[in-house]
Amino acid sequence: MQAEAERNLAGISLFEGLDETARRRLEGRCHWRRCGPGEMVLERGSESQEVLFIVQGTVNIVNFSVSGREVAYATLGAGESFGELAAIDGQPRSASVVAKENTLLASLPSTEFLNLLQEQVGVTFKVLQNLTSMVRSGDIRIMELSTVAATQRVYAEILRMATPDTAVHGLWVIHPLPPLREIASRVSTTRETVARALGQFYPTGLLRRKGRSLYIMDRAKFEEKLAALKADGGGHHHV
Amino acid sequence: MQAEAERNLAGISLFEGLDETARRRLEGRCHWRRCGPGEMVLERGSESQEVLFIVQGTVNIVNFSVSGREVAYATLGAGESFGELAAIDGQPRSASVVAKENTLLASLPSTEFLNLLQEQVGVTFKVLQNLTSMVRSGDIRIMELSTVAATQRVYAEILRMATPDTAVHGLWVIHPLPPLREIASRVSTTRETVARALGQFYPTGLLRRKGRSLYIMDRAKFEEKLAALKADGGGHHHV
DNA sequence: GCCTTCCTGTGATGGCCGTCACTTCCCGGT
DNA sequence: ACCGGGAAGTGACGGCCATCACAGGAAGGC
Repeated sequence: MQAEAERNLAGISLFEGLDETARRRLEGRCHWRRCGPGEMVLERGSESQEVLFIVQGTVNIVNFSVSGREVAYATLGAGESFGELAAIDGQPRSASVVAKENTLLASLPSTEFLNLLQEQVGVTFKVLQNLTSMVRSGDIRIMELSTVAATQRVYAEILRMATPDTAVHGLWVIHPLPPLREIASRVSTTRETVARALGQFYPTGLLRRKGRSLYIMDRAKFEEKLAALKADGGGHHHV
Repeated sequence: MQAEAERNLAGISLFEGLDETARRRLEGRCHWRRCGPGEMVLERGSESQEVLFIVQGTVNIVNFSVSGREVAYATLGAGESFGELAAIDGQPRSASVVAKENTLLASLPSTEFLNLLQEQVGVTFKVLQNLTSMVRSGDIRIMELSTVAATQRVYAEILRMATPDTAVHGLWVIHPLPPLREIASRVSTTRETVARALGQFYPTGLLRRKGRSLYIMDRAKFEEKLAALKADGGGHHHV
């Protein structure tokens, strides 16, 4: 049995506006579930409709093609929720969810979730905002897939993943750097293409790898170089 | 000046559950606007936040890449709404909207829209469902772009556009068939690729074109053939 | 320590399809 | 009927990148 202290929804951002008693009540309605790394939490196409909350840990929202290729939609961490789609429209799950680490989940039956929406406008509004941001990021991704070449998508993702170093100006870091296969699945390409894209930059010194860290030595120069590359590659001359 | 009779929101699906008086009140808060074919209703990146309702006509939700390539997200007709994203999160418009035909629009300021959401749970729930279905179709599109080759995407789109003939079993029709460029922009490829994809099927007699109509003579056989094609193309042997 | 397993880098190959370039077709206007 | 503009079909060409293959590296278990 888990320690009772862990089983609370205080950290879930959807419930930020709720008072103590309402939250306690919800905690009572949840089922609790622990998942190990690599374990599948939810499977695309299944008929369940609960909404899930990540109390602790991280999960990946993904999908697999018939040929086994993996497409990643998002990575969610503690405090975030998923599974609202099925609860709202009653359709089968649109994607699969896989735990990345040891993860503690709370799951709320869809009926309870829908009741909550009726009673708590604040929660409803948060849900609206979450859905909105999903639509927006999906649209951006579609745009990228439609108009940006694979190699460039890799660079774009690298920039999205990086966080600025607190000390050195212009230095950005990705840590820990996930396996290249994971980056590949986020921008819909292959591990090899990601490796080649990064490899192309190591000689310039603008990109440097040390263990599980990737350093962008000077973000401004890096982006500059990217623009130059794009200009070369984009121009299609016919002799 | 427009005939007053046209200026009503009775046909807007978002407002189906509203009583007469509430609807009338909204009609008073709306601005009305008429757009001709090809006219831009909303531009990506602009800061406006009204929500728009299509009283009459059709619009395309699209985006343009720097190189001028057009990516279509959806086509909306009378009774449907758009522009909720900006109203909900206050961010700039995520896409542009272009009128396809002569179109009559009602636009409601975001503050009025947000008030409405507070007061009318029914409307809120409809919005939730709309957003949900946007997320779902976006996810499907991402999956298709990531794992399905351009030619196959064309066939998939053809099947989605077709409606069954009432008389002949197995006969499906697309009418009116839009310009191939438009189909291309929906599946993120080029006019030429669409033409070639269709052209490949004309000799077999399974696909037939007459003026602005495209006939799928036998949908079952057509899908069968598709599966066969896919199997051939997908297998990559290295001898 | 050693062995297993996963991750990484890189070469070779070939197919898909985006781009250009033209011709032909269709349709609406006058 | 004529003309003009957009749409459709089709050939040629070549770049990008997915796929296969294999070698070296890092990490963890016992």
